[in-house]
Amino acid sequence: MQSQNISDIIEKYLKSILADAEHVEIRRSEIADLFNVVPSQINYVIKTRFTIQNGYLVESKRGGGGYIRIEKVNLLDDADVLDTLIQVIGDSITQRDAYAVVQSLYEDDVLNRREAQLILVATDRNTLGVDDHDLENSLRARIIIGILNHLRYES
Amino acid sequence: MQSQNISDIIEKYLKSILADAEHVEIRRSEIADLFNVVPSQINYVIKTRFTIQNGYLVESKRGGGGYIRIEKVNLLDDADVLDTLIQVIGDSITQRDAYAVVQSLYEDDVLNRREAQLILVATDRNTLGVDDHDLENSLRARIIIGILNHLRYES
DNA sequence: TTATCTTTGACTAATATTGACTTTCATTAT
DNA sequence: ATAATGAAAGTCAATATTAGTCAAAGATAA
Repeated sequence: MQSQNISDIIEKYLKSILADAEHVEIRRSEIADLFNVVPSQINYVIKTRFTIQNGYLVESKRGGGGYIRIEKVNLLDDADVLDTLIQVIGDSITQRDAYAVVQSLYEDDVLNRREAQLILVATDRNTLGVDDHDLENSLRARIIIGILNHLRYES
Repeated sequence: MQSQNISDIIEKYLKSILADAEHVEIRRSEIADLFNVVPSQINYVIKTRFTIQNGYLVESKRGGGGYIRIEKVNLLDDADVLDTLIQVIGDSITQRDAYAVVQSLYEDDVLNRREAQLILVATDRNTLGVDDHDLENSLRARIIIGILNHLRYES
């Protein structure tokens, strides 16, 4: 029933490969052909679903023998990951990116499911309910950063 | 069995599906077509009949392959206690009163220490960082109410 | 009558898809 | 070496495809 759009399907395909392997290396046009989409759609999928907030590193090369390589990274190997995340968030973050950040923290066992849900609810667009978009995104950033700082202090 | 307006019929239709399934996932325009109403009527039905107070969670996505998903959730025993708190909070709450609310939830074992801390951080004056006091208090109210509503059911 | 609930549709917002154009890189030709 | 060529990937804006909001108009109930 779900995943009726091709971007989701391509996302799942790539993630299914990453479930068994350290990284995935593709030729953009091949994947585009495989799913019958235009090549730039692969960029769209990567840009919206394989961000650093999601815990993925992407590198690529153009020209003959070019490729796109996606790697799943463990954000929390480093002691100062929280700092890194705080930097990435900056003073503004969209709901989508916030979801990715919280999801990553959950996957890396920094937060349990309940805590992750609480944070998502607290920073949800509808919860905050402000019409000014910039304000909404900056509030969300402050809340998440506040919590990250608290987690660091705690541990 | 009185007044069978279309909203009631759509409500029954969706609930009949939910009687056999964990959730329903619809395409708004399809349901609208099926019952010969404008699409926004589906929003009206959902907003008036599938609220969290009634034990329904709604999530949706726009764009290609978009959907509306309605899930029936299990309301917990604490639900009415939380309802009362929600009523009391209304649309504005000071940091001091918020502290009292969270404290009592902690004492009643609705929240553990860590969760309570998270909520206090998220609603702290300095975290929110808005000059306008009324805005600050109403944001705090929305965040806490959002969380209380979330605590009313189990995922 | 008056208040509340329902229906409608114009407008808005979010997300996805597409394609024209650009940039980068390796290889081949001069 | 250097230039020309072709084979990749990248960018961006236009368009398409959904769902959301809101307020006015209409219907129903108190």
